[in-house]
Amino acid sequence: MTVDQIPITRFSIITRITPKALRYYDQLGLLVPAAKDTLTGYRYYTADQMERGVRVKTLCSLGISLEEVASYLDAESKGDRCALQTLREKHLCRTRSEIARLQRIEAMLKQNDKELIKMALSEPVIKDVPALRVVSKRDKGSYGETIGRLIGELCEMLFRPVNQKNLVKMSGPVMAIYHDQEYKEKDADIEVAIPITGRIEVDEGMEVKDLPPARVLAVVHKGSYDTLHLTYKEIYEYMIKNGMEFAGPGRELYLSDPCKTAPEELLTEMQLPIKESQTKT
Amino acid sequence: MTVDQIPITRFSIITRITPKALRYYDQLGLLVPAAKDTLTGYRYYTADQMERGVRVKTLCSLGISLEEVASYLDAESKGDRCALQTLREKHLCRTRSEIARLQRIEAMLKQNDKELIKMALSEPVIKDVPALRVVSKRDKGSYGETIGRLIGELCEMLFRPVNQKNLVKMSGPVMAIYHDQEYKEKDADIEVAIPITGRIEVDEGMEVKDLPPARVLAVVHKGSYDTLHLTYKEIYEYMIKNGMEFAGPGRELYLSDPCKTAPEELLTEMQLPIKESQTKT
DNA sequence: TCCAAACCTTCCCCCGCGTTAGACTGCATG
DNA sequence: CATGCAGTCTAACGCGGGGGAAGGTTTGGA
Repeated sequence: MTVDQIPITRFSIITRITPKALRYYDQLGLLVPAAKDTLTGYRYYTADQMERGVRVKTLCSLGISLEEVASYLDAESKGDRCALQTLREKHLCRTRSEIARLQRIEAMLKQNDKELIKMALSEPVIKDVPALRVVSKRDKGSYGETIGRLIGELCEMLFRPVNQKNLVKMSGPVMAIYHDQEYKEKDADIEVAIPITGRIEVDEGMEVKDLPPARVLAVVHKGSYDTLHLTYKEIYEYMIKNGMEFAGPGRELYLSDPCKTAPEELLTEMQLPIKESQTKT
Repeated sequence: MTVDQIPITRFSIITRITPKALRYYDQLGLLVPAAKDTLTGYRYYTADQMERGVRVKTLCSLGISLEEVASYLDAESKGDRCALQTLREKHLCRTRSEIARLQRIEAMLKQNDKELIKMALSEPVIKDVPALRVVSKRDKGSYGETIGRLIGELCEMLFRPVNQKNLVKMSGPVMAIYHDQEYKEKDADIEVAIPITGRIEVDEGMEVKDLPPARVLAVVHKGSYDTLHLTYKEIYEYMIKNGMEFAGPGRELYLSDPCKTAPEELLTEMQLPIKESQTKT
């Protein structure tokens, strides 16, 4: 065995990467064998490549995508400490949020063990919401991420010195308005609106406007945002049973602060516009 | 809108399941619309199906596979509490082990933040291991799971009254022998062997035999099993540099008890048989 | 009557390979 | 020298859980 002519199965044993994975990495350009017999197509690795091999394996087993592994190793070879730091932090962040998600699931499963999930909710009521002066921003993206981002952007703007000086204040809970005609998960068309008072200076992409008054069917959901769909079903069931009809995009009002409240105590009001013809109870 | 003629987009809004997913569930037979217009192919759902819809959504968002969701709902409709319990526990177990895995990753990422992973290991040494009388069981499967299972089976057998009475004792650490000629992850051919003394009665599939003596290149790895491949690279690198050659399946000796030892303190000895011709240092 | 919205099916795409299938090479043995 | 078999190759399809686009039909409202 020549030192620099390591065939694929041997290299697979050394690095503990399967031959199939090695071929795949070759194809991706992530770990290309030092030599490739042009006649037979046989791959030959060198002792030097073992280092890169184990690095790939290590990073992969941390759950980093191959694409990011490539850029990580790239940064490493360039000695770009800053990029390395960024990539590590990004992945640490992802890992943590995934842990948090799974822990929420674990909690639900344990609770579920005793009894099926129960969420307290008020009975649906019909009410007329008045016109509201709001500042809003509308964007497309995935549900949770987009709402969080838009809220962040709006709040940042509200608390700027220029707006604070003008006595701009939030006059109601943050709300999200869903503009899609169907339910989407990835590319949802979402508007986040915050009721305000005062003269405000806004950024591009934001808008100050009056939300029109509307007759809505409203219900308050208590519990994690992960269980909102349970209440959606209840409210629509109620709507159908009582022969009402949709009349526009639905809103969610976030009555609690998710940073300060335990998930199972979070309050969210859901408002679905219905046709005016419906009698008010 | 008839109560029992809910078209797909409306049903998607009610249940918060995308139309695409609803069609997919229809195809799978998981959530089949109550009516399907034979002419147009339009799907129509009923109010009754909203319940099943939200159950599917809830279970999915807990990370349960669609196949299991189907059997869960099946058991639910049959009132089979036992099966429900089993499925919930299975998923809780999976979720917990996934959390544990991610937490290990988190710990490594944090540690990695200060300095690259360091694992203490002894210098590779050549030694002659004597013949060993062992009880062993060989099976195929994925790496970690198979070893754990085989160890469990062997230990259970060792601690049976009949064997305890015969003064059967473990005379060395548990070891795993890798029989594959290449590195595999899923269908690896693994033998777990425990050195013993005493007259033993074994189950079918287990074997009492003498492992032949061998000259091996050995190294002790300190750290989590997740980082074993780093040391494998080191030992093979040493082997190649010193012109040695493989001569048989490698062994791992588990010197610490993973239940009692912190992952970063675990000791594992790796032994790779080399050709006898190699001089002993 | 016409147009837009709603709905359908079918096909390709994602990741990180595993899994055949079919063909070739290289080495040891009879 | 033929044979066998271990090692290697490429190419194509599959998984899960749908997303996205293309291209066609139907429906409902003005």
